[in-house]
Amino acid sequence: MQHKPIEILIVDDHPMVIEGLKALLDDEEGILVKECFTDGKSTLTYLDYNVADVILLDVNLPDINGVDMVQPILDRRKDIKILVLSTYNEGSIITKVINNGVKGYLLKNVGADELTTAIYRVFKGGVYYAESVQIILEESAAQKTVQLPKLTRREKHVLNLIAQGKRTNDIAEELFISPLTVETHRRNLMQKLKVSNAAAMVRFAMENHLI
Amino acid sequence: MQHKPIEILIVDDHPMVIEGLKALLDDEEGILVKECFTDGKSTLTYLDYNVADVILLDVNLPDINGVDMVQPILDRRKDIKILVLSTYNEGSIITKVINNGVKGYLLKNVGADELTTAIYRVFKGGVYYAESVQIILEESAAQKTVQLPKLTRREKHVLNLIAQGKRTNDIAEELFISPLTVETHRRNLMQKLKVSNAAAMVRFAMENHLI
DNA sequence: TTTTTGTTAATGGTTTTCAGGTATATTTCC
DNA sequence: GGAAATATACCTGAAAACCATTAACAAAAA
Repeated sequence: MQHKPIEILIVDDHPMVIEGLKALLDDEEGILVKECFTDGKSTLTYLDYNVADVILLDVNLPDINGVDMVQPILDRRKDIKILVLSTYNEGSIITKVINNGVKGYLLKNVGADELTTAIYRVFKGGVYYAESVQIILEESAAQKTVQLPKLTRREKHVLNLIAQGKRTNDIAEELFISPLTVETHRRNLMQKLKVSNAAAMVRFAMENHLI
Repeated sequence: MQHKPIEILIVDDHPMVIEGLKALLDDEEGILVKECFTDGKSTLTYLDYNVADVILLDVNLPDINGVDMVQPILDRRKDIKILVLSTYNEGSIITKVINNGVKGYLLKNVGADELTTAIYRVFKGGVYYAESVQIILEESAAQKTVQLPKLTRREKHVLNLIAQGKRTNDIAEELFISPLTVETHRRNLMQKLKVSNAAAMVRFAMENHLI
């Protein structure tokens, strides 16, 4: 059976880039370039009255910064998938953008294959990051890790058990130590991680891949 | 300056595969194939007395299943990076293995470039998954999401605030509702997520990308 | 060898969470 | 319009978590 093509919007201040992207997508039967824009404002206005499946969004726009476009777009059409296109590999932008609902990040030297793959994937609910972007994400994650407070083996163990929802007494039994000792570990953990309860501790630990 | 080469072990029941991998890595100055094994037991024995940086581990071993090798390996040498090599794209194995400390997953049709890239990356503390593996991970993540208990907007909001370490009273103030109402939401959340305290709730929520 | 760190444990108190109910507006959907 | 889901609010008592402070002892590091 024949599916409706994926409708995409292209937003980029360079018409040349737009034409290039359109050319790359020309042969793809399943993808339709519905509309193109060269600035942020007209894109948002368009989305007030129209829908689309995927947006290819450049970060360097004349009026609005691409990063600041993400939320307004999602406010208008929350199901739209945003694929950010950038010339550079800027770690700061990448991390900022990804925590904000963007489904993928591509560099402009992308080929037809990668581009279509990315579009299909985000359309189906997945994500797609260019390989070089993945590396940056890992590095920034690694950077975070080094400046993290050092936990002892015992503390990590207790932290894990807490994150599993176990109570002080259960943990004490499991480790053959006094509940009071477990309390001490718990308290030291909270102090080291600068939080004031177990819930925040678990969150922090998971965000920083401590568990 | 000249770095010490990355020392790797190869574990695979087919000598042919081992030779193939060795050939692929032959030209890489920075990588040294230190030792090869065709079964699990001898690998573990070796690791009782020796170290290495990276292990290329096949999942189909004659004696021990590759999946069950992960923990014993990490118990002996916790800093060793495990790269799983598999012939197939088995989603069940992939998800099992990755939550267990494995740093990467490659298919056996891997080329020299991808192989060396993967080794360097995991050695430096990163991760590397073959592209096809990424897709599987996303799909299984998507599957999980659908069968998740449905939370109302308000419940999600409260859940987020709890995960930020806020107390019932703080949340009540922030949302301009009674603390008792917050308690109710908290209770409903715990019931829906089938957990018995806030720590476990935060963990569950984060694991399932609810927050 | 002295100092620091990790693990253990205690006292004694305050605050918060948890679990059992009950109940009533307000949306949302059929 | 009416039923179901959602958001709101309350009560009570037990359990658990949280706070501050102190300290013994062993192992590791300086």
